[in-house]
Amino acid sequence: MRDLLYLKDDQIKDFIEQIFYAYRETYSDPKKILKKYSFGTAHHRAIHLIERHEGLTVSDLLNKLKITKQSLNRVLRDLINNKAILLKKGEIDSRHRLIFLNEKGKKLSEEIFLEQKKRIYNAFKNSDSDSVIKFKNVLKKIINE
Amino acid sequence: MRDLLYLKDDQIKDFIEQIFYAYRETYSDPKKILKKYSFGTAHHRAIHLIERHEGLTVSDLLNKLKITKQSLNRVLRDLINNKAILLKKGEIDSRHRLIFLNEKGKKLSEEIFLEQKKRIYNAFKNSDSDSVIKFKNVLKKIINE
DNA sequence: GAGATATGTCAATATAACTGACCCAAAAAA
DNA sequence: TTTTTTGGGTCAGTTATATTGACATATCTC
Repeated sequence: MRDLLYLKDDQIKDFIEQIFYAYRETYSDPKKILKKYSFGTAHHRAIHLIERHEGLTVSDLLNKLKITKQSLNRVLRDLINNKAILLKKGEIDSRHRLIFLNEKGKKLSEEIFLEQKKRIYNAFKNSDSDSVIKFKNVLKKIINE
Repeated sequence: MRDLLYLKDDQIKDFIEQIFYAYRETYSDPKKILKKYSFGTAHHRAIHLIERHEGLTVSDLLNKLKITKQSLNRVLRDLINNKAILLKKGEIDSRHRLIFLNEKGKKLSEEIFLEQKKRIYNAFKNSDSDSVIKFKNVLKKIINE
């Protein structure tokens, strides 16, 4: 086990480097679209998570993004002012603010995704299904859940 | 082919999200160590690439990092002032500046790596070798080379 | 010698994050 | 019911990392 090639330091360093490239490229693709709306990658990440978890609370979003509430607030303010999202008071706990995309936000989210999708789709299309499944499993283990 | 689960939009969105988490976590781990040296993630990325490609030129590094030379210059200046790296004139082309880690830089690089390694090592240790190999192949296709 | 290339630098600006100090309203606990 | 905790918002200042644009210098290539 100990002398498996991919457990050697140099190999692990390559992986660390490639994770950086994969992230950078994946999140660079939709930057032109974001600029059209005067948004940046911070807005992109928020939009993405809101789309994936409609109605999540501000603190849900904070926990996923792992930034300060002051940082998040700037982003949410921009998105609200641009009418991309809206907040609703929680019914059970009215301190909560539940976050939703509105029409404009959904359209933006879709535009962003179409741009980002290409890279992943092409990679998967050229891989067999076993590879993709195993890619996912390892990725999960790296994230640790 | 077209209705493979992992080619569905929702699945691809999950992957996009997980690539973000994988990057963020992997590059968060060594932040305490970097702070000790008054460095940030920008310095970390430069150090990493210099260690992997000793003697690379400034423009080699620019091409890998894909930032402007003005941005890189700040980082390199910090690293030089802190005696983590040194530049040597190229012998063939004396316009080139070849970048090397010195003792302090090597020590820092090693410290950073030991911290970052844990996450990847644990993920791989708990995966079979076929999974890791396939993880690498898909990652390569995402990066596109 | 002319032009291209590699590098460095000055200055201003943008983006996204941070810390720290508060505030309010609503829920939960005492 | 009073007190404490929680969820959220905000003001102000700062830091980290990137950008654009202009220009300077040395060296290589033609």
